[in-house]
Amino acid sequence: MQGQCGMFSGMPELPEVETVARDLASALPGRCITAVWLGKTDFLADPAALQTQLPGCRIAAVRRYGKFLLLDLLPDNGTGRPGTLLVHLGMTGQLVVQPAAAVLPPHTHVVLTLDDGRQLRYTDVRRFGRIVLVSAGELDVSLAGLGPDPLEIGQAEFCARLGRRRARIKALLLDQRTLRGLGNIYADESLWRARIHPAEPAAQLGPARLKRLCRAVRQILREAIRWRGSSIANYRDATGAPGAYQRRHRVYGREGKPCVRCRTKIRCLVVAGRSSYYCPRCQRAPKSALRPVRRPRQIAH
DNA sequence: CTTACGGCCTGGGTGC
DNA sequence: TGCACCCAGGCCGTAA
Repeated sequence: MQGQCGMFSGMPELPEVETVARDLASALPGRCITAVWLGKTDFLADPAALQTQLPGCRIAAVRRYGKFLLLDLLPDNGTGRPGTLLVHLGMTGQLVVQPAAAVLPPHTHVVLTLDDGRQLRYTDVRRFGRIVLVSAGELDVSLAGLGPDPLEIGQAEFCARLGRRRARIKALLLDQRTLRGLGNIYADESLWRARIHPAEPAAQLGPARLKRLCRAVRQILREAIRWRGSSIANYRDATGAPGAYQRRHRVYGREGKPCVRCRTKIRCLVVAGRSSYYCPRCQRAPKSALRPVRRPRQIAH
């Protein structure tokens, strides 16, 4: 099972989406959408709705919710309905503001022309992203089920949500129902900082290590936001520029390289179906964590 | 109910 | 030069 990790690419997670949201929040509010152009539409829930309902809408605000970008829209001339454009960048999605005259990059599938001569463009090689227009009343339903934002909760709630779970800690960090916004990169970086093995059951951590993990998650996310996210392959901010946090990764994508704390070679193993990079010395695994979970057999009588 | 896992979507990069 | 395969994250179905 070990060393079986293949290519790593890295997707937009909380820090990347936060960076894009901040960029868009300084560029879009007040702008009106004047035209919509669509390329491939198989990743759109309702292409016709975008085509008919977006023109005439004014962008009121841009927010991040977990890994989602939320563009709040207000009708500008009576033809549009108040709502929110929900954008998930998937693995390779990019949302960039460009002058309308700029060359359209390949794999651009949604172009919203704005009333200032610029365009908001969605480019996505894999089309694993999603764009959905929801009415004001539907927004809560669309976002229901996502856990709290790790930057908005304290240690108490963090421990309460994780402390009694038997699943592996890495699986829980990746589960958007537990916490919203973490992905593979920042889960691994957080576990390394907190010196916790990715395959350890959460319930086994205890309060002290859970608090350490909570603190690590917050520190890692804040640091990554400060460096404008990680660009490994596709991620770009809303101006088209890459982030810089990939240069500060301590474990992610560093298999075989020395741990910056203890010089032990970083290893990779599959946990929760994802490549998980960790230091085998700093992040010791209890033997129980590496064996497949078994249940007591039913005794026939 | 909780957890684990396999499959599906797509296509660039990799390795043969 | 070609080409089969791997893998990413979210989601869903299934099994224990």
